[in-house]
Amino acid sequence: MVSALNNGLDYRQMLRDAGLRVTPQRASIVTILSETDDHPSVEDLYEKTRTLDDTVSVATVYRTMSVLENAGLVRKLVMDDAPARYEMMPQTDHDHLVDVESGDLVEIPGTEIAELMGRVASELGYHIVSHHTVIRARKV
Amino acid sequence: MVSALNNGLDYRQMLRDAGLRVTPQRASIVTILSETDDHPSVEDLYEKTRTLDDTVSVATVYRTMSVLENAGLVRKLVMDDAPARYEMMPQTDHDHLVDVESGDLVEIPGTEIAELMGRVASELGYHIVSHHTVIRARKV
DNA sequence: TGACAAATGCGACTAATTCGCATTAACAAG
DNA sequence: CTTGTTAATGCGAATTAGTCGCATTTGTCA
Repeated sequence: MVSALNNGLDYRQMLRDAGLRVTPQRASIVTILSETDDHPSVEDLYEKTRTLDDTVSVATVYRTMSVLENAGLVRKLVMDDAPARYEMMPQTDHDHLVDVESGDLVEIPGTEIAELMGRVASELGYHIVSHHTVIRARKV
Repeated sequence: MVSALNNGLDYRQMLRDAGLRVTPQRASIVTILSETDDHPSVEDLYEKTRTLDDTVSVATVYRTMSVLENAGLVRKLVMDDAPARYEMMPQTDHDHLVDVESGDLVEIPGTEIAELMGRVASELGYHIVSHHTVIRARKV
């Protein structure tokens, strides 16, 4: 899922390009987040990152996610009734659906939804900064 | 904005129809929520309701919102970084947009977004239980 | 009217996230 | 390299939205 080129060095470069200081903690956190296929919470990230670098603290994971979100490198998924989850900003845009039975988070491929929102928002004289969509659904 | 018929008695009936006990607290809370044009948080509701009935507690406002949401009478709007807000379940469906400058919550009329989501979800073998969309946007 | 389940107020509690502060370390300039 | 500046870190305390336990009250329905 992750290209062989996306190793630690690339993430370091990615941080630098965004004008962020490259600390070992940030590099570890980003590495873990990039290697993960699901959408981890801060707690998930914290635990996995500790296996790689036991100097990171939860506070730093929170701060790093916040910083990366502002830099547009990471997307935060706000859940209805559970801690937020994160993903690397996807190249292929998509939305998310929560399976109410299992709690699974399913990706909805395609950009239709975002496009429609953009269109509709511009009709009201706005342009979208970000959108937070939670679709709760059940298998048919 | 609120029809003259929607007085306290109607709300009492609405609760009864939903199979819920009609307590004075619930009647007061629903009255306040119905008379409000904006989208109040629990804190807002609590304060306004106290002016009408000083026996209500915050806990009851939380519990009432939860009960009414499950009954499909109220819609909860989950915010990114602020307490949840509520509205009476609208007869004319719409989504919401938060002006990131002012914090204002703007209603987006129309059902296009919900329809698209339903279509897209069914392609994945799901049917939507509920969806909350909050678009964060900036005036052009 | 009485019985019983459900709802309430209160305050204690939980869980997610943020913050203050002293310390450390990244980076740019020399 | 060294160094000065400034941002980032760890820690634990603080904050905040929301929930819970429990004793008491109160709708509802027979």
